[in-house]
Amino acid sequence: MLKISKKADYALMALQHIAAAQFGDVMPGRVVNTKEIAEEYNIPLELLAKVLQTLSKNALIESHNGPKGGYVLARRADKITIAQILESIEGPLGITDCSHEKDGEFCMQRDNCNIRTPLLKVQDSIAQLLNNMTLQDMMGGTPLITIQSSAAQGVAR
Amino acid sequence: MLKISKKADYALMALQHIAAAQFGDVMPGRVVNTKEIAEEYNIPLELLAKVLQTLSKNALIESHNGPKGGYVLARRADKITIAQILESIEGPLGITDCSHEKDGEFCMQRDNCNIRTPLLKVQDSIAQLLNNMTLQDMMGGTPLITIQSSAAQGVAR
DNA sequence: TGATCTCCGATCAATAAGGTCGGACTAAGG
DNA sequence: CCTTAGTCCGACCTTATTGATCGGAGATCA
Repeated sequence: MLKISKKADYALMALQHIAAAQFGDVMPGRVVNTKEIAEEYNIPLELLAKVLQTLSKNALIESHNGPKGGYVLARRADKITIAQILESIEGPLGITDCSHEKDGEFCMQRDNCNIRTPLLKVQDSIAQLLNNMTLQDMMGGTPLITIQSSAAQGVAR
Repeated sequence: MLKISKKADYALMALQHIAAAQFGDVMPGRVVNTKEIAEEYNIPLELLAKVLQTLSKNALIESHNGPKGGYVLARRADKITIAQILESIEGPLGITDCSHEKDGEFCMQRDNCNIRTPLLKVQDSIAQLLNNMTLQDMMGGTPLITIQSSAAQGVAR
């Protein structure tokens, strides 16, 4: 449970790879194409392409068309958060269905719902965690930020 | 994304309700049946029954059969964590597919996977959060368990 | 201009979630 | 002791979401 989709997985791998190629030591500024990434990580080519399209549409990467084309990060790796990546692929993150209710739509349990408030607290904690972690943090070596266990402020004792 | 299933939602609502009935002020020790919960929160009766069966099988609640039967918490509300509830319904929680790989099975990307380690860190953080939050913490508003009043604290133990 | 590569839309298949049915068991009440 | 009402329990079906695929159009460089 609480699994993130395969597409999101692929997005993270691809972005990590693009970032490594772009800012790495060997060939900085390199442009990588879909095929290279798909072969490197055994990802279905067409599916990965679709994922990269979405990332491009959401301005996380830039696409260069034609031969010698490929993808490049749209901005620095430490300016791209994990939350932004996941939301680009899977839409706004929400623990429950009632997390982002528009006016007029609400779940059947809304009236007497007894768990809405505490669950929103949990959701905020997770969102905070993902917003504070960037693509840069996923590049090996750099220590990761850790969430404090008292994350459920107001709910937990 | 990162949504928990409706069944897990129902489980949380039901447990909160059972706990409230059991330790509440009005009728402490009350046994509640499936029908009561289903009507209170507009949950499909048969589906809720299935959820409660699972919880019972995982020793979070106890079932009493026959007329005047129903469900009771298997232990105190502050001894039941949110993680335990969710895992009972949806199995072991894991952000990615490779979170709980047994020997012999592994994802195609395993060899060159560049995001496995950081994702496991994220998963640990979420798991820690859910393990530190109990059913008791979800009883919002009026405190339902008033075992340790401020007066008793000074005298006894 | 030709060849190559990427982008884009529509489409199909697999999996998991959501929901439903009938039977088995238990305990109360006559 | 036997009936009967009420409850739990397991297997089944339906629908929605995700994962994966195909074919073509547009753009760039040699």
